[in-house]
Amino acid sequence: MPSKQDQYFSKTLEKGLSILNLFGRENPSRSLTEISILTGINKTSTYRLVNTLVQLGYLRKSITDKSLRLGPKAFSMGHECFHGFDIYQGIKPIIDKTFFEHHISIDSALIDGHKLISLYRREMPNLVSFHLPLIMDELYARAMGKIVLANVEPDELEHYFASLEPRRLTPQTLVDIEEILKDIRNTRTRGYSINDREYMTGVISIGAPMMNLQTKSVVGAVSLDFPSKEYSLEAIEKQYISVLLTLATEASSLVTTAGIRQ
Amino acid sequence: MPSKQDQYFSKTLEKGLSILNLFGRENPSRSLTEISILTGINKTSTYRLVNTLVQLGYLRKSITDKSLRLGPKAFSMGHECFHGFDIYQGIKPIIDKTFFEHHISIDSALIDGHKLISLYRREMPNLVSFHLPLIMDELYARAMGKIVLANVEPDELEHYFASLEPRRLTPQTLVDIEEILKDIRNTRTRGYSINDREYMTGVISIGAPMMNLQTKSVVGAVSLDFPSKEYSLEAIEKQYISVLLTLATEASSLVTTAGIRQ
DNA sequence: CTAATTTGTTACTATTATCGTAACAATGAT
DNA sequence: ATCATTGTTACGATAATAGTAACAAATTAG
Repeated sequence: MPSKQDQYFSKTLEKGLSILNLFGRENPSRSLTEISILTGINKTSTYRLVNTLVQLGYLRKSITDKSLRLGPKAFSMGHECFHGFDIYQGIKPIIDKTFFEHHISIDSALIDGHKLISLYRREMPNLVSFHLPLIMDELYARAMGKIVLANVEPDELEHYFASLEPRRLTPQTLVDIEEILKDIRNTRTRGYSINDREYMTGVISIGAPMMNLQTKSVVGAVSLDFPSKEYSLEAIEKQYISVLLTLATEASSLVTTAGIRQ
Repeated sequence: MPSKQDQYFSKTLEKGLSILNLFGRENPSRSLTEISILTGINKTSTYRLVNTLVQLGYLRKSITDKSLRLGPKAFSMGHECFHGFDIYQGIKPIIDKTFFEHHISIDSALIDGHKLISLYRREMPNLVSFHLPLIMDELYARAMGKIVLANVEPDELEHYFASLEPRRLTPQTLVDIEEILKDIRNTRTRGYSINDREYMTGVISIGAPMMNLQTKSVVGAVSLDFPSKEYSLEAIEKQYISVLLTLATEASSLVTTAGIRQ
């Protein structure tokens, strides 16, 4: 008895995509049973879906050990999906402009569930070049994450903290939930977020929200990142808050017209 | 193409992916009926699949005109699929090394059906920076395409020419099938391909195959590209053939160990 | 402003694609 | 050689999808 909601949702497609999502830079190769276990899909169905992906060229199978890897089709589709994402194309010039005007490191991200998806980033050579993962969990430890949390609905926030186990990423990382919540409240009244070496040693960041101005909801964030050796937090707040907020305004109007919403 | 009654092939997944593939840099936005027509999937099924993709975040729907665009999930998956492709990661250092050693423009591509998927490319500033599409049809007009055609099985070659309508891309482009075939035969005996301004005005290229050394089959190609103003074909052949062939050998051993096969 | 036309969404059922158990084959480990 | 693991195939039961058709919501034309 397919319920009304299920009627127009394809479980097969969901499963197939969840398989494709198991592959990436960190996990270039996987076995069939591994896929079956990770996705929770029964072995035969996994076999069917994997076989489909192989036939279509999204995956390829080693003849020797039958291990699976991404195929050429996944590569070209990946390229199209990445470069065809209009928000990415739209935010690039905005960030580039600010980057060349002020010579500071800039980052941007979109919310996806309880995660941040890194959108576009420019880095100054003075910053410890950190190879950020594209998808980030630690909202509580980043400027972009904090300003997002400060702007979501109260029940959404509660839901986030319900399943949170903060990890100490640096000596400065806040790991006590109460402390984090206090910081979030301060962030809300302040209007922008501050991350003082809590995510990476030697990096201070300030963050502002990307808002859908129509629905009045957060959809992402932008941040400015500084090496703590060269900049004090006071100096940053004095000099760069207006830059940050201008950037956030521009980004917000972009996502609003693009119709990105939570 | 999947065999007729293949029990271990998921048509639903195939359809869902074919929908996702309609989106890209050239086509950022599409309507439901457009998708239904282009994929040949009936409207209700299209609706179900699109709805699934929207719910999963791969697509997003404009509230105003219901038009569809790529969503954040497609963006992040795209990034992972692109950077998680081991051949891409593997060929990068090989090409970079040759690039920095010889200061020439280099391109690489994989075969996918009757198309070439651009893998990785480095360009010298002296070359008219041409923004190549990732997927290329015109095998007959490119150095990489010619060397591929020169190495495929005869029936495969015939199959390619059966449905070919050559387009004149430059004044030098070969559009007569007989002439193209003659060029292919010459290419085969020569061992490398030559493209004398047939794809872009002002660009001369030489190409060599990426072979799976175990299965003895072509899986792609590499090419060196030169501005015709600065280089004569004779000079290129005298000076760069060995560079090209060395590069092709390295690339071939990469795809062989990776197990890429036709 | 209303009618006509297109586009998107929902209801409903027949069909068949998928699920999942289980047996089998192939590979690897002991 | 035996056992354990992983991948592949068979097949019936069942739930998921296809597809017609009606309906709603936009768009466009008159």
